Amino acid sequence: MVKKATILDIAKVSGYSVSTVSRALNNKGRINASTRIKILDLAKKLNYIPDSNARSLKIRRSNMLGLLISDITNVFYAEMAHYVQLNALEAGYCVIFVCDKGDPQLTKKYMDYLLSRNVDGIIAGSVRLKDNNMHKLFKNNFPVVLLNRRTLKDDLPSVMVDHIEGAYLLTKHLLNIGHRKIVYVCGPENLSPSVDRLEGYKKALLEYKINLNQKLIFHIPSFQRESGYAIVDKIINQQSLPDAVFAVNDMVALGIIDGLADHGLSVPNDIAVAGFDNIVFGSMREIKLTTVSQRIEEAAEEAIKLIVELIEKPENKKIHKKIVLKPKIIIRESCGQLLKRN
Amino acid sequence: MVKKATILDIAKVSGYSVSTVSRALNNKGRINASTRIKILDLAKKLNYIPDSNARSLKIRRSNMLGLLISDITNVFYAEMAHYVQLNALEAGYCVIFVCDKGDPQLTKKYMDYLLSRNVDGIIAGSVRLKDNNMHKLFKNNFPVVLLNRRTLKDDLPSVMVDHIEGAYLLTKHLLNIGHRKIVYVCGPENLSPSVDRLEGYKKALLEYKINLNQKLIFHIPSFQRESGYAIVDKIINQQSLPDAVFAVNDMVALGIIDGLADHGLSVPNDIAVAGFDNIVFGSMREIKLTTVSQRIEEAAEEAIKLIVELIEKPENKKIHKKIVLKPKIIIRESCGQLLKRN
DNA sequence: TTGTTTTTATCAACTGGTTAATTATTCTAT
DNA sequence: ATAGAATAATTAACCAGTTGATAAAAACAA
Repeated sequence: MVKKATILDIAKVSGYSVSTVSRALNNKGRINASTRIKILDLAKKLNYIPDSNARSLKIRRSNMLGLLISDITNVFYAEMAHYVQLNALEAGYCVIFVCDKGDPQLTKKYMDYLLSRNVDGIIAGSVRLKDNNMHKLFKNNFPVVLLNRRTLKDDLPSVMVDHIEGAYLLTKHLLNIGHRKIVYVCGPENLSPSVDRLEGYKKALLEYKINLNQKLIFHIPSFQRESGYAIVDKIINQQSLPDAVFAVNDMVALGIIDGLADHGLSVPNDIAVAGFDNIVFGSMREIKLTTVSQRIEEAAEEAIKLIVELIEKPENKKIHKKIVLKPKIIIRESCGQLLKRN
Repeated sequence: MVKKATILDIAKVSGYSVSTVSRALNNKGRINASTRIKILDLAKKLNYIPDSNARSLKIRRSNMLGLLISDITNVFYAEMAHYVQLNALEAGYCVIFVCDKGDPQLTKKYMDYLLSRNVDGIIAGSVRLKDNNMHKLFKNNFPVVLLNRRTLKDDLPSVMVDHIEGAYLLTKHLLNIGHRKIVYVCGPENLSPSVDRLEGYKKALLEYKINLNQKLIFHIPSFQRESGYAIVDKIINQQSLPDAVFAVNDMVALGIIDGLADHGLSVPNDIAVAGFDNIVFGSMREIKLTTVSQRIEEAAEEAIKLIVELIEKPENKKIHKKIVLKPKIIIRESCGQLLKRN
């Protein structure tokens, strides 16, 4: 860095006015090619680094995005943050991420925080179904893109995998290979992934003409491993063991596998377990978790594209394009093989 | 958001001058308590959100920090980012993270990027031993704190666990419970964790009067799971199997466990495996990895404290306080128990 | 040479705050 | 009542850029 020069410095040294220097640097407006080159050279020589604060103040754009997620230590969100950040950088934006831990008060607090930081848009990966924070923003022409989760009134720009379809495909897979008594472990019910995946589960059962048994649906308070671990007691405390457990996500599935092991039950021999998200640890040999890929890399890319469009093309401010990605089920060994059980 | 009010708006509505409003909001300088309350109320009513660009421009401080890490999808760094972000927020700073993937060119690029974004300081968690980017910055009075890694010339403010001590304690534990032929899987040699942990390993062997066998030291090109998985072939391709493998970090250890399983070797019965970092997945029942905690939560807290001090107390600009945390070894089951083997 | 057009550069206002210097007001003490 | 001190509020400059309006310069035509 040594020492940063300002436009004023360049103006003084070169003899041109500040505005001419600005025009030269941005190559905007009428500028003589030769003076432009002179100024550009000088800028490099003096180590000119534009002051993004001043620039942002004037042009009313910070080139910063906010990323609202619930928990970066959850691998899935870490990956999300990673790809969001990467694509943002590519597009000339930097991202500030905040984790609200699913706490509505924190959501509000961090949302205001992001706004006070003058972000140009917010990518929200942690909305609740009844959340209307983002709606308020969007109504006021503030660029918002939902990533991976939706709200009840489904009228915001969003990018996500088809959760219903993913859960449907996965449940169908479980049914296909012979499982019948399938538990669904449902996450917090105020979050769309929980209910959408439940819907996919139901859809598959219906198709197989299996009556929905409410006793096979278990509820847990978070998407975390601990919740999965804790629910195992209740799952196995029935007349007969279920054939399979479809956990709302991979972290929970891992917790369940742990819990089952503590009860001397092995996966998939005693019971099958599947998850959702395709986090990297699911591929471990000791786990080999069957799951559904959210294709978060593509999702992040689309989300950035979308929000940049909202920011940079005000004429599109009101569109609420919905991008739905096809889920992909990843079959590993945690659910056993065809006819193994029956 | 509805609509943001500016200080000018508040001034107009309240009848006070802009500067009075500013004073009231910041509670700085002489302000009548009652007018202050009036203004604060009005500010809330009008939905005043300070414009950080304008503020930063004026006070020459962005209240933004850069966090340079190698890979956020590595759980350890995700946790680091999380706690850094949390503590930063607490201290009034927001953080922009960038991942350089260990590529020096990217490091430079992102460093410049952070500077052009006017960050007030950089927390560097991805320096290489011979890196001198950060030294250049620090010499120019730019606040820099190294986190978790050091450079060769050890003269920058830094916060990290005592890697040597951690590896020493862990290796001693392995020796204590009877392992003798202990492999060390060393990460990239241009990174301090690799060499420091090697040193701790050596120190413990020396104490136990065991000759250092270079053939037991294996080198891998990254800290990632894949590298651990790939090196297993070579590790087990010797006259006799080693008693234990001490992997440079947990991710690599997980890869090694996978690799061993692929060769029909079970942990810890056939071979013990230990790691370093104490990532959350190490605690899984299927893994139960013995490891060393880096106490990243505390480290992040200290790092923020330190950099904030550098930023806010210019008189301390030249100190290079080094904070060294005591490592804590986490004994689980991946290394077996006392005398199991001998 | 003078007038017109086109190109190039400058002026000055503006972005939304902060703050030193200054002025206005209130309070005390004589 | 009034000077002097203490407190409260205002003025105006400043941060580092951008940009519309305008002036200066160059190019061209009659």
